[in-house]
Amino acid sequence: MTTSTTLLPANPLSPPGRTRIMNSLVRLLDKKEFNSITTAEIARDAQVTEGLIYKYFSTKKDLLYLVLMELFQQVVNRIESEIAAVDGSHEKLQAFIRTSVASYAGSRVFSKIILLEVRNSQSFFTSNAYGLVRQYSKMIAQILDEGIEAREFAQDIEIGSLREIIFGAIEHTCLTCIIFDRDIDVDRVTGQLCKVLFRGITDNGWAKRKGRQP
Amino acid sequence: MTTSTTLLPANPLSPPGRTRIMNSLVRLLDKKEFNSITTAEIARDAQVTEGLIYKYFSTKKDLLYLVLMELFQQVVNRIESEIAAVDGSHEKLQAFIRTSVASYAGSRVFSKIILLEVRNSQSFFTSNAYGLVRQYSKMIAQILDEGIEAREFAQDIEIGSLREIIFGAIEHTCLTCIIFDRDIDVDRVTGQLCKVLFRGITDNGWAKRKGRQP
DNA sequence: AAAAATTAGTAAGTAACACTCACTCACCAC
DNA sequence: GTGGTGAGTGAGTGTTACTTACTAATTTTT
Repeated sequence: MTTSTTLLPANPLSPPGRTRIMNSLVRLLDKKEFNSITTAEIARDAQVTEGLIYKYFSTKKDLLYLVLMELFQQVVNRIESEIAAVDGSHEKLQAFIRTSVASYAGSRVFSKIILLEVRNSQSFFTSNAYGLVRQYSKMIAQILDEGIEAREFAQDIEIGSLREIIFGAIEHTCLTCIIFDRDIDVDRVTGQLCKVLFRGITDNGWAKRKGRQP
Repeated sequence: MTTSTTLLPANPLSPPGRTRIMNSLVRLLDKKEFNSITTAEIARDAQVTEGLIYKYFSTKKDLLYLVLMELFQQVVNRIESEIAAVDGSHEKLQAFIRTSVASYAGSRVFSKIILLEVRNSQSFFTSNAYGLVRQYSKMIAQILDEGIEAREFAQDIEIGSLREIIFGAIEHTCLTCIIFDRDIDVDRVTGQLCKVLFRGITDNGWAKRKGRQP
């Protein structure tokens, strides 16, 4: 279906057992839900004992958060460079959306973790991994800020609300594909989303008749 | 913060022990995450033995799904009557959004279950509870269909994509409030969302200069 | 009205789970 | 060779979701 499971980037500072544990969780997450993966299963796959998992990770969840961080860091880096490469707020917003959608499309495991597995725990929001979410969130806030400043975007829209709308639209679209194991068509999704966001859904003829949109 | 925990609607056909079990889960969900609630805890709160839980519910998750169904049914009924009460596709869509947001705002437990606790399990999507999600989903599909048919909404937007965008925007906005225990301002959220959806975010002056919007 | 079946609920389990702890072994410095 | 350190082991432990065999009361059947 989607791309074959990408392993985590190699890290020579991490002991071999630790690396194998993290990669095993990635492999297993591709097949099943986090809660139904047991520590025994991870240990078996990584060819270590269960005890070693707890040498490197304080809890099973902590292991999950650290895996997420590795994957998320790549995503954040990629988005940062993509939005730096274009000019104009509309273009930057489109680049942000396209790269986000492409990241979800490119890593099923990343998508599953961030969209499905971490939100229901309060502990996530105090973990280091959540720092990356805030970084990600700030990028779009800045795009919107500048767009309103430059009069590209309407003045009467709250940045906070808009950010939630955009994230929600991106995430929910990708989530549906992840859950039902459908491929994500990056161009189509990005196109539809930008169309709605930039122009709204009201038909132009109707708007003129009703005088709703000058 | 939000409204005090609403219990499930009384059901005289349900044995007292069964009713107490479901209400206990609702009470406990208001305070903590589903995964950290134990069956022993539920039984203690409901003043029954653990065994009785498994007389009425096949698994702990199954209990959760049945609680969700009771709450969701009320939501679906409410939305159905609200959108029937107005005319015009813009108005119906606005009513749909407002009532959805109000439902999330009105029941923290309902919001937590549907936005955080059930999505990560494949079993949810084969449960009866998911039938209500499909019913909910069909309501908006119909509004969009009719709106495009009536030329109130633009012709070049895919209903499937648009539905994901709208759901995502509603859910993500409410999710953030639920997670950070903030109140949901139904009017403000609805207003912002409809503004963006109906008109888009592009500033009118800029659109004219660029000729992007006739 | 006795017998049979159904319903509401109990009590004592069990396998599997996340997690702990005391330990070994190999390597390196001095 | 002694002491220290980091990688890894393996046999625990308390809890957890879930099971099973049972009772006691009410309702249904005959």
